[in-house]
Amino acid sequence: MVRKIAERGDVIPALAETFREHGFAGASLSEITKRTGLGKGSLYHLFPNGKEEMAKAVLDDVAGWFEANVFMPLRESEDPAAGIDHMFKAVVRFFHAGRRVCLVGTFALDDTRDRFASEVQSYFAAWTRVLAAALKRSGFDTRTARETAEDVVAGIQGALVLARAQDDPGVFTRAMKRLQQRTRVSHYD
Amino acid sequence: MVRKIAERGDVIPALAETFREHGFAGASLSEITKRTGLGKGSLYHLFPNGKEEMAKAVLDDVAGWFEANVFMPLRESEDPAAGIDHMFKAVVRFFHAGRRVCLVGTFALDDTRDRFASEVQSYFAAWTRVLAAALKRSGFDTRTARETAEDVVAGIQGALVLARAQDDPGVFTRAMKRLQQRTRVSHYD
DNA sequence: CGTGTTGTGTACTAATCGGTACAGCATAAG
DNA sequence: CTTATGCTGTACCGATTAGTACACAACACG
Repeated sequence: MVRKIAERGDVIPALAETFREHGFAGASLSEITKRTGLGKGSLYHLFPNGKEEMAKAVLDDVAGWFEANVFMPLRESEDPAAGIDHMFKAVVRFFHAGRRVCLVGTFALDDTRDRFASEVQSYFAAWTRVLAAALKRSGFDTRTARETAEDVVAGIQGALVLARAQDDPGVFTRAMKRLQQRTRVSHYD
Repeated sequence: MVRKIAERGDVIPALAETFREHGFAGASLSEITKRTGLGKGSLYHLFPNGKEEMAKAVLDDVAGWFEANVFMPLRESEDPAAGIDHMFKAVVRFFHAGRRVCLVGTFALDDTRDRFASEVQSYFAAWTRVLAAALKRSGFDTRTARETAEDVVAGIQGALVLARAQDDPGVFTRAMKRLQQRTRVSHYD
């Protein structure tokens, strides 16, 4: 292992975008070669198990990004409210202010979910769990924290669906503002 | 035109379920023949333009169902709050309490949207518009009504994503209860 | 009881699918 | 320079894709 022209990490962004736009089934190898600029030889060298392994690598990458940029700040920020605000900023950035779709969400909706059940499951489970904990630390009671966390994560996913359906990213950014508002403890509780 | 063994309307439910589970690209003709029990000959007799026409027919059917069971009650119910409650009941029924996915939502997320852009667009546009009007009639100011309508429709879509991702329909039914609560005018406004 | 019309299954096409095999090239080590 | 290793493009594979063509079957009508 001496020379490394293409690393897995180099192609994962292109892979992710391809899966996002076409879904798992719709992302054909010819489309993937076009988007990555790599021939089948290179692709199967980097991912011996083909599309399945490519998708797993992308899901891993997404999970890693959220761990570092969303979950960790939520867990470790001294001021939980600051961690939550950080989450919203990161999410807006990640989804390109509503112009990008959630890969895990697209996998979840059709039969692709069954192929990557544990990855899809744990992505949302981790997100709601960590967010609920932060909300609780910021003053919500356990039940409200859990409910709000579920509402926020679902709201984000739904806003992405709506924004893309309407072809209007503004739908997403507006929804994010309102969801963020709901994560602040009310003065009248 | 004398004999009618199979009508379009007879096969649309099976078609809809196939598209829901596999998406547009993933719903192969062999899968469709299996689910509908009809051979290719019959399918192309009923839908001369193939898959595209099948999907259009299904989208039409969904739009019709929502018009009759959701939009019309929202518009014409004397008590707007009753119309809204009726909507939530109808939606829970339509999505099988979270065990069924939104066909339009799945189309919206990948490149299938471009094929059916106007149908996808108008489905959500009509829903939010009619719901916002009902909310306004029930006492919300214009701005809050529009925002709440967007939140509710997005919340429903997101809850469907989450419920399927977690393989837990309860996520959906719980979210629906909370969304319904938010459509009641607060006593403290 | 023929005779049309109307559905329907099946055989077929060309294209594309995911995946494999392999020849050849570029580079690092000796 | 020679050799070995590892990366990459390309030709190929069987399977499957959407769609077409057509022969046959089922019933309505005369």
